[in-house]
Amino acid sequence: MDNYSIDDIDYRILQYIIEDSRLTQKEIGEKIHMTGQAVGARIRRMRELEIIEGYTVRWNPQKLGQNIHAFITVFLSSNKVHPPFQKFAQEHVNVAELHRVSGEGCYWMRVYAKDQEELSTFLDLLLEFGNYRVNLGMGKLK
Amino acid sequence: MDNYSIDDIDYRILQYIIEDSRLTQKEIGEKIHMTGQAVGARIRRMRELEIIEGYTVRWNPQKLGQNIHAFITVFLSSNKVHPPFQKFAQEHVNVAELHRVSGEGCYWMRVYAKDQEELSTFLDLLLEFGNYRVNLGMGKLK
DNA sequence: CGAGAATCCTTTCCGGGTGAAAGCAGATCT
DNA sequence: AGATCTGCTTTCACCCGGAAAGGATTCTCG
Repeated sequence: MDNYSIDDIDYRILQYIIEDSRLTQKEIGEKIHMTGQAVGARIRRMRELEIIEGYTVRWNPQKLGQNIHAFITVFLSSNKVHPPFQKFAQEHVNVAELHRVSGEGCYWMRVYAKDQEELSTFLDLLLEFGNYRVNLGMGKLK
Repeated sequence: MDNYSIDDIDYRILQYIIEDSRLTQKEIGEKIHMTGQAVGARIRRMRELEIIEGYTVRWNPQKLGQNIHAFITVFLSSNKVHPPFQKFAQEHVNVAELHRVSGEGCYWMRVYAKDQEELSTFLDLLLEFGNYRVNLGMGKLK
């Protein structure tokens, strides 16, 4: 693979910025005994290698009225519906994350919705493509 | 709930920083016709309301040698094992995310592992607490 | 209605973080 | 040994972020 080029120092820096990407390079540098500039150069390199893909925030869906957090496994009914399903899921605002997973015609996705009704509406649309199994998130532990 | 205090401008700002949290306040301000300082004040407020929980980074597990991405649903065998299971999952490095989900004794978790062997070792430990269903991620689509 | 308060914006200003450039030290190769 | 490469430190200029002050608009209550 192409994971040859990261060393232990890079890895420690990455842990710090996964935890809090607004730590300054200088602060990280103090933890690992380096100047901020050296840390900055390593971070830049990890971005170029696409180990770091981008910067984002952790946000709270509930505080935005997204009270439903559903983990859905989808079983497509035929091979023909893969393309339209992918398009559907990628464009639908309720779908926060989508993966191809092992198993016949299987996808996994994370869905946020305002309430049960919005989820129902979504599931109705989903039925066009195949069956599904839903698990509702009841609390994040990690 | 307590989602009364976010307006449409806040929401747009949030979309921008979810997409890229390193956009400057000034850049965001230009998009929505505001000064950077005003944007900064709104972001600060969203942090105080804990709508924004923290800053982090999107990273690529594969480039770090984490070639296995598993979605695991866990069915605990008895009520007694909830506490030890939670402790186990929270402390185990392979577990990247953990949620309580609907259903009897159910949890959902995201697990990264270097290879099949590391996953097997993990699953062996998991068996101590109950049964599980594993789906392996084959490609992220969204 | 009108005065005061509250809210939220803009302007101004300072501290300091970021990234570029240059210089240096240690490792590697011939 | 000499050349080269890599990765660190130092220095420096730019500009971002946050605080403070001032102004416009809306809200509140006598």
